[in-house]
Amino acid sequence: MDTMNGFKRSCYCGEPRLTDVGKEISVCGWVQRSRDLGSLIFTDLRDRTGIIQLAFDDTVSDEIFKKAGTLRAEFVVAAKGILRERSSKNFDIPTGEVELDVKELRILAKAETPPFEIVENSDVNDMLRLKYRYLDLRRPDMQRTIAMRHRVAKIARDYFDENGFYEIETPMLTKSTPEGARDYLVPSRVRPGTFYALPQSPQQYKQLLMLSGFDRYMQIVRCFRDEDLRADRQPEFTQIDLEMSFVDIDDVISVNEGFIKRVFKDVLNVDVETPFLRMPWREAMDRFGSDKPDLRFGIELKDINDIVKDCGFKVFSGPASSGGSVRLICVPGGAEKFPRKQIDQLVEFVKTYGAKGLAWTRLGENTTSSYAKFLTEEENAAILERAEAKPGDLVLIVADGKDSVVFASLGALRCEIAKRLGLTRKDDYKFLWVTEFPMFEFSEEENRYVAMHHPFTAPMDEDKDKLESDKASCRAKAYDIVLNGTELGGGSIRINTPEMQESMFRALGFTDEDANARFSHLINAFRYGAPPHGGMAYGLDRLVMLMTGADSIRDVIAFPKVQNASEPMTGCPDVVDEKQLEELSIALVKKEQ
RNA sequence: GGCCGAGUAGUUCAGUUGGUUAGAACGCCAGCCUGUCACGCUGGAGGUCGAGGGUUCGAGCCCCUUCUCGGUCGCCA
Repeated sequence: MDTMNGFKRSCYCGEPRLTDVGKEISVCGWVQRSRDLGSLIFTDLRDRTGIIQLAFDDTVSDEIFKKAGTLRAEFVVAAKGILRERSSKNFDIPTGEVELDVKELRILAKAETPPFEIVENSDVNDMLRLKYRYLDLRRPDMQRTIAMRHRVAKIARDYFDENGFYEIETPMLTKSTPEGARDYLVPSRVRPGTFYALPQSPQQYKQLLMLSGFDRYMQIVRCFRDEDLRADRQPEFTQIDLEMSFVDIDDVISVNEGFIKRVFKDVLNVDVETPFLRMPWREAMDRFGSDKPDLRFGIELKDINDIVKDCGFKVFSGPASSGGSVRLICVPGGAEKFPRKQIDQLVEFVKTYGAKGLAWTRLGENTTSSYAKFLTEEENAAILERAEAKPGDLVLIVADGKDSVVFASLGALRCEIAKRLGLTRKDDYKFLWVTEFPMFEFSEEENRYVAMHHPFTAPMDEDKDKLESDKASCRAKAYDIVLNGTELGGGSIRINTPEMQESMFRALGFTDEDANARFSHLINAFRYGAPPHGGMAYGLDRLVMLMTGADSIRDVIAFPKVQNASEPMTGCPDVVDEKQLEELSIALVKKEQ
């Protein structure tokens, strides 16, 4: 095996061009493929920039030619030679007009045949890819994605630096807090029986940094939540986190619109129009059934409670007259595109969101309907008018005793239909700020109001007296940035007085003892002069996912976890030695079957 | 925890109503080949059909159990 001894790389494989012909060039990389034509061998050498063709013909020494014949896929090779013009060119790759006439060849490492080919757009099973992630990451598309992720992070640092933000690190070993997601816990050896929590976000630390006078903070920071995984959710993920002092909502929004504009321009060369549309939460729910609406298409929800509340069809009149709701969406041209069989699929689809069924009307020469026969002519006409339905359209109705079920099912249904109709182009970027979130939502499980955002979010100025008296209608100075139906990030203006913060904890049903035990550091700090402040956090992984068009968040994370939160490559989480547990004063409890 | 889907060669897949020795492509190995670039040609190796059990004269295929992965609902301040 050869070594680097004295060998200096002069350029990357993807760089040489026709204008470099005649120069002596040294490259290093992995063998992509070797084509042995007998007394002529071509070897494609790959690094992170691309591929260059090494040529071995009758002008090279017997020794080099023989060595070239032993090259196999993924061997690590260094080659020096003179760049020359190809006699037959390949215009499919940037270096396709040139090749390296090799004068020196070093085999730096051999490689076993990899379990899958290192090629672009591989359709290999995810589990296998992740088990051999270091090979998977060699693929050009993965290399591009990870490079783009670096670019996004770099631009975030540059942009916020230019706008006066300091990057400041906050602890990874921190305190478990109630509310919110399940924490990852880390046992303390020094204080047996106590635990750190890995941060779900640096929320409290960044607020304290504002109180300390740093004025503007940002951090690209790992966060942890011990909840089940999804295609866009990992247990450890990265936030672009920021906080600003002496600001209100508009200030935070405008600096962030500047960031999005910059990152899309610099990375994708896409011009994003600012300011973005803003929409109160209530409107987003009413029109789209979602607090993260996809605005690439219409198909908005319409409320028909008033039409059906006294009708003879109990499926509609029941929910409409007892606190639930009946709403519809109208799919233009949907009557033809959704035959009966597909509608049956849509019925099953909404059932996964808790809907009991899906009523429908297909308008056309032979109008068919699943519910029209139970209603009067006037009621049917009123529904179609509300839907603004035309011949050829498909009207879909969900009725339920719970508003949340109607919103969830129709909100998801409009997205599913848009997907099936091809209305969701990945390079069509529709940004939106959702504002005026409710402060609280009622938790059935805990039978109390919980913070919708987090307990440090300030109420809207006009609602601040409702904090304890009228929780249901109290709105927050919170805002989410939404792109194409995905929540890219969110933030709020924070509470900055001890009185307001204590009031908030009371509103959440904390006793003073609870609040003090958990948050005394924050409440105490607020006694010493906290500036008005607010901020934002983006999911970096989701941002990169949308910018690269990846279907899974795993594709934009170098070493992701799979659905059961394990990592196939290292096999973690794993059991540990009895001795390690002893040191931590931890005993395992055997679960009963 | 619930629901849906998937698991056959190294990889991606096909496999008819349950019926002979389970196939293809790519990859791999060997030989030939002077302009290839998805090189070509010839030959070859390679299988616990995820696992266990059952039905049957006979199971990749049917039934039960189970494991793994993916998607999703719940969950995710």
